[in-house]
Amino acid sequence: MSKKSLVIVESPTKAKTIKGFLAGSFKIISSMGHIIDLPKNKLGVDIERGFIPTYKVIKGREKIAQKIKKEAKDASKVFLATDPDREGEAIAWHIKNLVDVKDSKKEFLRVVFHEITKSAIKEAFSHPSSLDLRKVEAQQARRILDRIVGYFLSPFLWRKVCRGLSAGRVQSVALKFIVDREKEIQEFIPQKYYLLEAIFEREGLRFKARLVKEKNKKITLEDKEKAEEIKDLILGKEFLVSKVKKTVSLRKPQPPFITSSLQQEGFRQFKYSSSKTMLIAQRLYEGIEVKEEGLTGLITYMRTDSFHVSPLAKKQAKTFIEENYSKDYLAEKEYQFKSKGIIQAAHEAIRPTNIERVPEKIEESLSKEEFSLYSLIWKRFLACFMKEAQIENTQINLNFEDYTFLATGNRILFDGFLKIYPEKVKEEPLPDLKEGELLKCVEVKLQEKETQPPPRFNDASLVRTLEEKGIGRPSTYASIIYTLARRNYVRRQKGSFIPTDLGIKVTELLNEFFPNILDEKFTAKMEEALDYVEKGEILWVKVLEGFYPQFKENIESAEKKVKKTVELAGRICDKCGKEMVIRYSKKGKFISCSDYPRCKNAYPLTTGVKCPQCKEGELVERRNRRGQLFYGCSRFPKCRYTTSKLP
DNA sequence: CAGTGAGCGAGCTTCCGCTTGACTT
Repeated sequence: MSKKSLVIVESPTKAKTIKGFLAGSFKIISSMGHIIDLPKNKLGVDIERGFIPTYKVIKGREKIAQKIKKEAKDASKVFLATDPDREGEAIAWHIKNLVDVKDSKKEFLRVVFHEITKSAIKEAFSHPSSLDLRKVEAQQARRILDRIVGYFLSPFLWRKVCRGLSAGRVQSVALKFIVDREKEIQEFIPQKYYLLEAIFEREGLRFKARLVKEKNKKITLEDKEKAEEIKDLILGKEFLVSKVKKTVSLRKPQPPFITSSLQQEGFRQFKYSSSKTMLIAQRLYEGIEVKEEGLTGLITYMRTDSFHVSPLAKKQAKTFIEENYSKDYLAEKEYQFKSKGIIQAAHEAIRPTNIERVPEKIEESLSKEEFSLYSLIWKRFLACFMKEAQIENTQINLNFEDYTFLATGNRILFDGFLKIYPEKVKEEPLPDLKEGELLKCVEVKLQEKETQPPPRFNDASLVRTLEEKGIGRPSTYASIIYTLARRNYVRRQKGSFIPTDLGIKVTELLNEFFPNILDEKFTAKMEEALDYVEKGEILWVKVLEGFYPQFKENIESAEKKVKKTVELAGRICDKCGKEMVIRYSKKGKFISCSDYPRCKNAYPLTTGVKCPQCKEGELVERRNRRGQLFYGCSRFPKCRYTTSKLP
């Protein structure tokens, strides 16, 4: 009786695909990610004895664990085909430990592939290797460090601020970005300046030039009187065309989508939140009922940080361009796209599984949102193999006395990839002028402007920043945002994140006592150390030994120095006569009697603005079911006045 | 776009990173 071979992968979709590629008797099971982890209800790390972890089957994963055990019993070979990254290696190792019952005959083989194509998988299975224990150890160090940081800092916050709060290597830094930005915005002092534009006409074409120089020196107009003076001076005067400069620039298409860029473009183009984009992408990946094709996976895996594309897909894209857009649109050679952050390259880039599946052809089978996102992915991918766009930039200098005005124009000479990918290029035509010509200024526009503070973070810019700094992973970007909102650290206003009082308080506290963890470089340094572990240059425990003593000291000193956060409310309790204080709850600040729990008197924190309707109560910050902020009268339900903006 | 909604602290909460579930109204 021939014994079967067992193959373990992470995702069920992958299992399905691989099945078609493997001949013979292979049983394929998907683990659905990690099945073993540290226990949830306690630290699970014996720090004193050298950071020894306690591993457990994750709650809710017992069935899968049992299934794997059972199937492995009857198998002589177990192929560990989890993802080719640190986490995948750890999953494989956990599974091996789970089924390894002193059965010396059972063979555990590690197979690694970076794309799910027939050739790649055949190749991987014909050259299996063994587990890379250094990778596993690097993952273990990462996991334990995150556990220690999270499970020490969170309880610290419970004791000092409010129960139920959380902190961690990733979320606390993300929150700090948002809090720091808010401070910058508050401290920003807008500067008034004036924009002076001269308008010219030539052969029916009107164009504008803005004042840039005075006596050949850069100038910004801050003085209104001077601006008016120049305005009056130049109107109707003859200007000299002193310089005409034309350059042609080539614009390259952007790399194919990875998780972070997909989330950014999803937000930019359709205003989808990170989680919404991921939800739609997941549906496209798992498969859609397509007419005449049945259940079809339309895109490759959507949680990835790699620009890698399988050779076959490349070839098909190139052929598609030649056949549908002519050879002129095909890039002469392949672009090399460089990754920005710390990458693990376990998967391909996000692309359509078959470029022949043109969005419009399958539109009927898709919802509106699925169609939008699929079209975007399809176009972005195809654009990667198309020629650069050629754009002619024109700069014209026009002089009158001491003043130099600059007109800029753009013209698309060849659209290239812009033919399909929606990237904005403003085309502004300028007339054909020659140096030495004279032109009359027919109109002058003077605009008062203000310098703008930096913008608040939104889904797109936060994910971009996290990725650039190597903080968080493709599978977690969306959940980081969700956590910050769920803890009431930030709220969303028209897509932008604003920190709450609670979020600011927590960040200030952590930043004072744990500056290294709140430092955006902390993760980068950790990753560097993990690299050394993977190369075998240091032991995994050293990473933790290098971190923990200082951390422990910080915790102890913070514990002593920080009292439970209370501020005086500046008012006396009308029930017991003691001082009232401002406390934090998960919902935000409120006024409480300092003698709690003996006196339970409490009031909402008012804004100090009288209710315009009843003139007795004051307005109070409230939130509706969706968590959006509004103001209501403190005498509710007697007075039902509400408003979304403070009068 | 209009309209939104309480009683907060204590009840044992929390990390990051993999991956998809489905106790029915």
